[in-house]
Amino acid sequence: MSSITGRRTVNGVLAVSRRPGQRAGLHRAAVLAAARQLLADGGAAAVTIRAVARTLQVAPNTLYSHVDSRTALLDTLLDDLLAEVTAPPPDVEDPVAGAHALMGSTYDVLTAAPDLVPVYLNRQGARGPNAVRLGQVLDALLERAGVDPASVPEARRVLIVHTIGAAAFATAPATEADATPPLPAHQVRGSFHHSLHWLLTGITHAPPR
Amino acid sequence: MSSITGRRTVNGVLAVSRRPGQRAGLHRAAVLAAARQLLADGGAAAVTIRAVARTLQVAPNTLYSHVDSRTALLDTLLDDLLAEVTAPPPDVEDPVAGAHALMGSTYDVLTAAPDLVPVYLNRQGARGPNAVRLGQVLDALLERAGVDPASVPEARRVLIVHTIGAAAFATAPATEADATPPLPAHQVRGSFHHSLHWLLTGITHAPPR
DNA sequence: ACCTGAACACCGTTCAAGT
DNA sequence: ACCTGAACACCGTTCAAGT
Repeated sequence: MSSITGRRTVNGVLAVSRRPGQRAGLHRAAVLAAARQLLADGGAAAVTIRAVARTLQVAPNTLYSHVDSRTALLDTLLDDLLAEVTAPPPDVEDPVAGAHALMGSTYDVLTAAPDLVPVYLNRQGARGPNAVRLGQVLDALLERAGVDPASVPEARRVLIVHTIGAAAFATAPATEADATPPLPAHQVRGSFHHSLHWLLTGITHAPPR
Repeated sequence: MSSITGRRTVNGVLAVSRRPGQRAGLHRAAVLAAARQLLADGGAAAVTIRAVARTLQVAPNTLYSHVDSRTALLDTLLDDLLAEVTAPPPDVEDPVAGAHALMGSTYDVLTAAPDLVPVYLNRQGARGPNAVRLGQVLDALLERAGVDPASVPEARRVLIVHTIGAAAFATAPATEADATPPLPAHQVRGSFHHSLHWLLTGITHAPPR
């Protein structure tokens, strides 16, 4: 109860039983793990500095020894997610199919945490190493598919916008009508793949001048 | 200074010089106008209940006499924006061109307040009368364009996802690389129109079974 | 370097009470 | 019906100080 690592309850609030100078033995990895748990349990809104600190039995401001800001923490969480995207091997036979698979995997991964995506959209394109890596893979595939190198950034952008937009929408009901019932998730995923095909067809067959 | 409608400064904080029971003569329209101003000046994050109240020289909780919640207020703001979308006449000659114009106008309108879009994406598809109206117009155009009625909801969804996603991305720099410089706004808008064309081509020429 | 206490400047929302 | 005062339960972040 009053051991160095124990808890103390003051006014019904969980308090820290450490005095200034005593270490909690926290690492950045532990902070990220706690944040990921909160994300899984309560969505992006639940990932607050104070909630993470509460989970770790630590004063809120200690987190700033391991993380720059709440925004940076959410950035890290998102880029961590992107690490799970499976990219095709660079020498895959069909580069168009490869690009399709890459965006499909991205959709599936982002869909696992759909409310992280709007948070990501909210900021101005700060991105982590995994996002950069995936972008480079996509660029290479598009070039191999015959897209004019000058048009690659635009094509990349179109595909990413669509994939992220679709993922952000994935959990929303129907898109606007009261009349039509919400589509089931597998059908939403299906229409994403349709539209992805249409975009890739347009990009490779009717490239922008 | 101490008139009924005047201001009083207490500890450097603007206070209200009205006592409980005295009316401020507030209407819902005035609340919305103040909120719109804050949105224009400081983005969606600046539209807080307390900031709107401050603008109107009113206690924060009086806003709840005119608005259900902050979320509902933001919903209203977004749907108001959509009122400015120009829809083609229902009997427009070319329904595909009509649908293209409709989504193009939506993109332009949403782009004027891009940081409202993520807020909108964050919630689960609550939508106002203007969104419903535009959805119905789009449905009619798609059906006239020869899309199988059973596929209309999916087609509508694809177009809306892409348009909203593109608008949300419109102010972000380049999409992930450090290498490529950010595209200028007119070019971003151009690639949106390209991709819109590709999607409409796919929807009308290669409809999903 | 890591951590706490205290503080600053905020939030949305509810509830009772006043006219 | 409209509005205030007070309160509740939060936020992110900074700063000084302790080891």
